[in-house]
Amino acid sequence: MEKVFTGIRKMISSGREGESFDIRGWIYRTRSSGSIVFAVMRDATGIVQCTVKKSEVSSEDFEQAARALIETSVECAGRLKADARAPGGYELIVTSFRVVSFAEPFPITENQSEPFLLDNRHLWIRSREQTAIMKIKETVLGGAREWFAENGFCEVTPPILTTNACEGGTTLFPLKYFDQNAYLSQSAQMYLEALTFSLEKVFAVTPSFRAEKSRTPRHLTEYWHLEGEEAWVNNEGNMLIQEELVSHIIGSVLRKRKEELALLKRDAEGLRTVEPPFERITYERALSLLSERGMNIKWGDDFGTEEEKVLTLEAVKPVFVTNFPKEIKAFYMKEDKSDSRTYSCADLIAPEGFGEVIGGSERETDVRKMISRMEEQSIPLEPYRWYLDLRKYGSVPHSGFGLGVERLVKWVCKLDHIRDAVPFPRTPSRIYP
RNA sequence: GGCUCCGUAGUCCAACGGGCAAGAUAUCUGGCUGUUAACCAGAUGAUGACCGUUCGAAUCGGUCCGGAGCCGCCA
Repeated sequence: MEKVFTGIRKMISSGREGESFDIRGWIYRTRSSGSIVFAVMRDATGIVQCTVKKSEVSSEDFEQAARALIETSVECAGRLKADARAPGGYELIVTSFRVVSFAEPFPITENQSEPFLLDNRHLWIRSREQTAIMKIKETVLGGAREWFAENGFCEVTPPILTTNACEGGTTLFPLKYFDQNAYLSQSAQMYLEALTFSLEKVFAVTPSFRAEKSRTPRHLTEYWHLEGEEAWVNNEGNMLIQEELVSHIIGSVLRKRKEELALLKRDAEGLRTVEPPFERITYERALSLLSERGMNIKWGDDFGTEEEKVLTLEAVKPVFVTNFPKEIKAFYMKEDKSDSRTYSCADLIAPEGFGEVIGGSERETDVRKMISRMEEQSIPLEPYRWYLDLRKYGSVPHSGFGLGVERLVKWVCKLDHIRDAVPFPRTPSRIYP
């Protein structure tokens, strides 16, 4: 008969003292003392101390347990026993200890530098912290998909290989596409716009690439982009969607990932207040708030890290900043009806200094306005011919936004650096492992 | 793109107004029947590369390579 293995968490929460269990996993910590070996075992669900006594197992099993280093993979059997001395309150008194594969000395030990850990990222991701972050990220993505599904959005699959040199061609990764020049996508927005003309409300989760040499705690060269696009929705409706979506995601994490948040020492109190509506302030109002606080910033300047930090100093929820001056935003945005110096757009800034998480706007529908802006900024029309076409065949008001998944995870987990929000971070100086 | 800093055992670090490269941890050996990232004793193991200054360079200077932090750009 096939052996049935029990997950460690399930075994412990069963509380069935005296019962025999088979578990399998990896050695997380090990200590030995002559004729007793304590091997703390880890699997995908939890950890438990396995106590291997010389008197309880065969001499061969004992010798293997004594020899096994951290990260050795093991299948073992034993009786569950409550013991205050064991971490977690329970231990397994081992009756059989079978090594699946011995581990060489594990390079990751107590005192480690960031560069070394990043060089060994393929091993570092086994840590409990990294595992907790990945579980939370899974819930962020799952929560988003759940909300989109409940609200009539259709998930679509835009291309990653493109020829559009979006705004600022210098930030794209170029590649050879047979005999043509192509790029890795920086945003699926334009393709999503094309899809709204049939599906009306769409979203996509795709990798996005930025070839900027940005060395900051909130930039990756490859990141996951969650983008939504909605027909018949103006900028205000766009913000309603964003605040509901973000609140739903946070709610899912608070509901399903209490243990992981606790393991990361993330105080969840601030997250609990995240419910619609989020505060909305115009760029102009933000300018005067900043100058009241002694910051020297004038119309047409974009907000930097420091400005975003100051703007959300007292906020507990994310804040929308609307109506940015046209000169600092993209050509495809729609001019604001009440303030023609600005676009109908909004950036969502996370509190506690975590910075911009979403950029969104209502899109321009007037093809002539769009073309004249492109000419002013010397953006070539030819690559965008198909995009301009969208305005010629029954254009409708529409809006959309892009959310940086890792930026959201960074805020939710209160991480120091965005690279921990992704298992294998790509930054200007790292593409290995 | 701009500014700043750092490369010493597998790893984390000390020594740097030039003179025997110290410690911690990991690993190995021995000891220990209840450890809590166990403890005790011993062992193995290192100055990023090249050039220069000097009687003598981890230490001073130059070039290169690698990495980190801050700002800009953004999600």
